[in-house]
Amino acid sequence: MPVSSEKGYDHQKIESKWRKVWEKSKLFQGQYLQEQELDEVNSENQRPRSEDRDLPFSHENKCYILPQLPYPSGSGLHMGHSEGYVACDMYARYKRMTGKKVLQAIGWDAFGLPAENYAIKTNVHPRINTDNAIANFREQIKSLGISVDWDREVGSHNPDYYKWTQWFFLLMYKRGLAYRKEQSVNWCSSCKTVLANEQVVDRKCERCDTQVIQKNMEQWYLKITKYADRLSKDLDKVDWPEESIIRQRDWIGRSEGAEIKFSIKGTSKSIKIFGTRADTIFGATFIVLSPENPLVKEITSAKQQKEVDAYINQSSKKTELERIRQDKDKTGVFTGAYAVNPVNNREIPVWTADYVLMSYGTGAVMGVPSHDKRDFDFAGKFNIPIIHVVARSDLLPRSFLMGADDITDEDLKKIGVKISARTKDGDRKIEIPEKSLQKYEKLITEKLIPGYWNEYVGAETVFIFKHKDGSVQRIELTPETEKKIDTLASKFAGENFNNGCVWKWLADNDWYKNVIVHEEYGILINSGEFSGLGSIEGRKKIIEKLESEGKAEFTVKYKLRDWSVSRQRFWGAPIPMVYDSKGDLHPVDEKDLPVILPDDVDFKPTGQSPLTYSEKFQDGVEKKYGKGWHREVDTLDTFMCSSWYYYRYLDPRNDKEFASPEVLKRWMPVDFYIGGPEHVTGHLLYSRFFTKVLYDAGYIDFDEPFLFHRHQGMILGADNKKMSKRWGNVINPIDVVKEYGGDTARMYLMFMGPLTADKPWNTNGVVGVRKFIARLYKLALGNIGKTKAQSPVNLKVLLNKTIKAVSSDCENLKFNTSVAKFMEFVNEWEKSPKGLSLEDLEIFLKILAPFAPYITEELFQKVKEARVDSNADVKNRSSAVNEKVSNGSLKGKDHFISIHVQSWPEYDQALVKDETVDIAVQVNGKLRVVLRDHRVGSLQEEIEKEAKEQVKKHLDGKTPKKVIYIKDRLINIVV
RNA sequence: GCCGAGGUGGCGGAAUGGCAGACGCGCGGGUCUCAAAAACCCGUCUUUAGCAAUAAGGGUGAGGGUUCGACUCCCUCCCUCGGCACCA
Repeated sequence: MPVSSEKGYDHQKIESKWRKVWEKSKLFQGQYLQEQELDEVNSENQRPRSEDRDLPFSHENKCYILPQLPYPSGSGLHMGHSEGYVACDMYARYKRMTGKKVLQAIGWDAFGLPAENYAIKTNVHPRINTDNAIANFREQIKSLGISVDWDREVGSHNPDYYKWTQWFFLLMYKRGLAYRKEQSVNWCSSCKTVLANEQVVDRKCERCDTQVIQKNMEQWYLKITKYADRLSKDLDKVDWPEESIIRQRDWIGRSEGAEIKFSIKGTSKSIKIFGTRADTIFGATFIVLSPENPLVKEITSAKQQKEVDAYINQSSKKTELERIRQDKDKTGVFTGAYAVNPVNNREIPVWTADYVLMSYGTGAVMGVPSHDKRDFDFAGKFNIPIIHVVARSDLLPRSFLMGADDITDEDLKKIGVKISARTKDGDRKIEIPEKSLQKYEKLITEKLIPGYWNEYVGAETVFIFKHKDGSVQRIELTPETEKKIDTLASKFAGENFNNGCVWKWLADNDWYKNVIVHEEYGILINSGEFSGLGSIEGRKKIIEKLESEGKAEFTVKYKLRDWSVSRQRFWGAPIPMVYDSKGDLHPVDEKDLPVILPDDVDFKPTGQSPLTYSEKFQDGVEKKYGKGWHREVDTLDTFMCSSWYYYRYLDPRNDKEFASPEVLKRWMPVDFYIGGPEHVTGHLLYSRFFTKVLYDAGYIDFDEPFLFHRHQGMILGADNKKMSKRWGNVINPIDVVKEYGGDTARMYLMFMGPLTADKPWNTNGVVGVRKFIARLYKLALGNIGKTKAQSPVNLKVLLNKTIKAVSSDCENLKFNTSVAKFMEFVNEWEKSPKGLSLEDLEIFLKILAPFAPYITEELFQKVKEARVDSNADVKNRSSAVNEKVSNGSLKGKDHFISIHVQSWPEYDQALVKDETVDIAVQVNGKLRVVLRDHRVGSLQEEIEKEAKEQVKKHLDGKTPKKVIYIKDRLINIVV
């Protein structure tokens, strides 16, 4: 099986050779050192480039490429990550060759729960495990030929890194953005720590899958909510996948609405509700307070006291899960109080129910069952009236004809009334155009059977009662008249009117039910002076009116909550705060950073922070600050470490600043960021928050860190399931690299499909790429021996087309189709007995270089040596390097001309233009014939004549009605 | 329930209004070989007719629409995946 032993192409030998050379010659390094002027080496010597592509540095010319900070887990880099790193690297290599100043770096998100949990299990210090994992990751990254600048490598668990994580915390603290408060938090009883909302997935701990419970605790928070508005709006500034922008916006959950005051009958108290649908206020038939709302206790009547207390008590005991289980089954208790609707003075009952959350809005809502699903369910359960106040703008006044046997369909048709449906009993549902309303009322008045009533629903709901004596009563439905209508209706319908409430009666009619929920773009009905207005306009007018009366104000609310950042764990950056003897908080002085994480800690979880028990940690605190002083013992959420790492890459050894103003200006913001979609509502949000805080504090002059962002898809197992130990379908890139080579692994990862799609791994597919590279190697070696002066025209043309296609694919991250293009070229080349000229071979190697860095370097050096026109110096240097590599004497300062610092080939415009084309001939849009090898730019007459000749039998002797000619592509003859 | 992405051969996928299935895998046949592997060559959406070259028809989740022409644009529905989930 070992393909590596197949004749000719030995990837292990080739790849390990070039890895060594690149590393020793610091091909992709040194930039940082130069920037810091720590190295006197002449940059020409250090980073030799071909021709004059080494453009001076400018902001337009820089390209900061950022692969997502990996979490170095014990099981190593997996295929899913690899795809992101490979894609970044291909882009970086491509950009570098087009003359951009590229910065690509790597680091380690080294703190965190899994390492600590593993440490607990094995009783080995997390630092040891983590450093081992990092060493492993480093090897994996290197084996995939990722061209990062290793001088910039950082690890978040190193004091010179977390010093600045702590600095960021202090910056937040000084700016009033870090604070402590007690509130209900997500608690994982297995990890024994608090979790951020973002770390709770499906109500479970994202790390260990334990059900998360709610617990009241005092915790550190960052006031990210202060930035909610900007975080939401500034998403306009970035080029991210649209769906991710939407997802982050939804997470922030900005919604515009109003706070509206409802006074409480018989008291001077009032309830402030928050709602986005003030337009539906005429439909409010109850108020709901969250059980946690303190107002509940104040307003509850003596009679309801016991019941309400019991309910509050019961709901406080409910876990989050129990509340969810009752999703469909609403619970609640009447408080005995009534609120007064400020728009129509309607008195409506005040309830308390746990479907209203205290943590959002004001902890109180107005219940509008006609236009809100939850209110509808609640009203249904507790028999609360339902008033329809928004109608779809396209629906005419409607009615339902009963007791109207004397009215024929003809009668209705005559006055323009449309029958939209019939019930089983033959009753008719009708639509009444506005202009027919009067005629319709007349018809009803005349022909309705005495003892029946009819109601129609339009801008207002109108009831027409025909008494047994033939007299007619017309009543519009308003809060004032509804009682009267109820009375009449029960008199008329008797037992049939068993709801005893006209609103309920209306809602039970099914066409009414269908429009009961949200209808944003509807027309207000049954809404007094606002009837007839559009929903959005009506909403504005209603709020404005209430505002003028001091009863409402426009408000914006967010779903986003403040970020909980303290963790009762060991393996994280200590929070740089100290408590004095009274328990008051003081920040650690910046010059005393970092607060070192001690190594002498028993990290077994007890629910108390392990640092509580470290003597070393508190050592010297009392001496420095005073008796009774002690350090904060919680550590920071690891997401704080990863919220700013891209700044540290720019200046990783700076011990005065997190990064110098000069390098920040030079490199930021990030031009190209690839990472997983799982970070949209976590890391990406936090990083944007950090950046905005830095901006406000004057450290930077931009307020979005990642201008361009794309997600790599997930690599699934061969069985189409998520790669996981559980399914035994995990593929380790290191195995693939060993067996098939880094070039093959890279190219296959791209070849599998579009970058952003989820794709199953197929080891059989790898073979195809491997064959391609082996074939290329064999072909190229044969070709070099031949040293052709000129490539055959067809190859020359195809080569130029390939350059064009690959260039555009690289710009657009469509690496999958590039790989296909390379294969097509090699297929064609293989068929050509004459082979390629060395010059063209070199060009082909160059465009393949970002994809397959090893094999192209190997072949490029061979071509260089063989090229008759290459200068002796280059040739000598190349051979010298090769020799030094083989005898192991290569030193850092040695250099060679690498393919990876060559300039990207340009294609010849003239050559990519086809001289002949195939023209498709369609008859009635159906393909019939293809005219091969036609001259480019043929006129219609010419083509039409030939086409008609060729498809004669399909024309059936008919004369064409129409001929569509698309130049150089297609002709369609319509008969 | 709501929001988002997607549905194309046996499989991964290509084609963003103009020749559907590029490229690769798999499969079938062949060359080489004592044999096998490797390598290379030919074929491979499907139905019907034909010994065959070939010819005619159908086909991109389903149905409708726009267009000379639709995998591609519009509407309705179905299915899969991801996210959110009492956020008023």
